[in-house]
Amino acid sequence: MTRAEENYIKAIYHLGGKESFSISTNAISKEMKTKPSSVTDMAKKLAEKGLVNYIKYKGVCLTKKGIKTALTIIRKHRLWEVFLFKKLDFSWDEVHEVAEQLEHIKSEKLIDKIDELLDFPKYDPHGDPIPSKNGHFQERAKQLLSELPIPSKGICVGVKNTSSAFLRFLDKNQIALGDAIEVLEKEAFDDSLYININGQKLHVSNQIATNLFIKKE
Amino acid sequence: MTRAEENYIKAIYHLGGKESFSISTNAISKEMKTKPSSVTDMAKKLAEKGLVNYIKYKGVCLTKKGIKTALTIIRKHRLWEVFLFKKLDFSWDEVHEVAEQLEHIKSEKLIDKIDELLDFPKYDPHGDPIPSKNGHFQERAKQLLSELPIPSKGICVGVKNTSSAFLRFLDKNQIALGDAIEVLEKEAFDDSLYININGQKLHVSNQIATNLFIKKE
DNA sequence: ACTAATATTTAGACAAATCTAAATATTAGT
DNA sequence: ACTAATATTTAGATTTGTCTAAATATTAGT
Repeated sequence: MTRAEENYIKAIYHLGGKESFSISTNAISKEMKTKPSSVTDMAKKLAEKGLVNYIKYKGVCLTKKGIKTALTIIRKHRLWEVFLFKKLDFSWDEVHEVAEQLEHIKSEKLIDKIDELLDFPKYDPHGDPIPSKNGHFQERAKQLLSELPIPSKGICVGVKNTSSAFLRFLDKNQIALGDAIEVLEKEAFDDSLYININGQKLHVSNQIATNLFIKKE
Repeated sequence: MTRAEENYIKAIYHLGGKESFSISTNAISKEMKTKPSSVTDMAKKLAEKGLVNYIKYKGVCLTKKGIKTALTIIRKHRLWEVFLFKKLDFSWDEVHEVAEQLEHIKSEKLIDKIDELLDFPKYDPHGDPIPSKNGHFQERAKQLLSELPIPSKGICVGVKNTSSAFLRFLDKNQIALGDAIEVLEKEAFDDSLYININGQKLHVSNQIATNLFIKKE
């Protein structure tokens, strides 16, 4: 598989194109930052290889083989992220860009050894689950901070938004995955929240609260 | 720089194309396993980018900028080899292939952190020197086993031939870099050598002896 | 159900990196 | 110094992944 093919497969997966749900040419072109006509070409190519089902004007979805391929790439991406974060002291807003390159390295042994070196992590630095060698993973039970009942307690387990700006905001406020969090009160006017995190009181906007995943206690 | 460009630069460097010595189109095509006409095209392209000097029918040599580029790639290649060997238990005949891919990853921070993780190694698993961040390295004083006086003593410090067949032969006979070696006698008929390595007596062919680098004591 | 807006595909082009075959230059042997 | 052998370059083609512009299909609003 070429790098371009792998990137398309990943994009289709992230857009929800597992099973029979169809993803539009337009949606893929937006995700991939290419033109719709380029997507059409690639759709034909991937269909010929048995990685997607493609019906003219109806979009594409991944085949079983395509899903397996996507999970292999995602597994590599997330394991490399953990490696960069845990072993090389990259911050969680720096790992994605480099992992985008590393995920295309072709060596099964390499990624399995990295997995072992990291002691078989289940989640990446953003809280996303890492598929196992044979493509299994389970999404953690989690809710957005904004959707928690008031009052309630939980643990930070993930971020929805992985932009540098957001991740650095969390760093600055010493909010990290694994931290215990307590929702105290909601401000009716703007849906901002008064929370308690690591014993520290904070007032966070709704925009923050809709991008932080919490596992309820 | 594209991957193809990087590979050509590396090939020219390995063929000795530093400074004003010119490397022929043919030699490069052999090294790169491409046709001479492809090399001509690339030579023009690299010349335009200021990485090589190219004179029609006279071959190419690297410019200062080209040498710096080559050393950066070689640094990455060799550091990744050490990483695979030391941290992931790859054997020394497996590291090259994967490092060929990893050397093209674009992230200065990544390679500097790998360097640090490995505690700034000076040599790769085959005994070749690793250029520093600013392109400095020193070749170790070494001789081929076949060229040592008889008798003499030394330390294994490198291999000339890095083929799997040769490296596995060394593994099988428990010969590793760092081992003390003693040359006892040369067989006049076929230039094979009687040696003592790790207290173990061995009889090695001239073909072996011309591919093992020794640092004389 | 018809038309307008939107989405998708087709057709033809381009850049990168390669190739083959033909043309041209260099080199080596006498 | 001439010719034969070898090396190199040029010209034109191919593949991959992209693009633009035009053609066509689908969808949504009335």
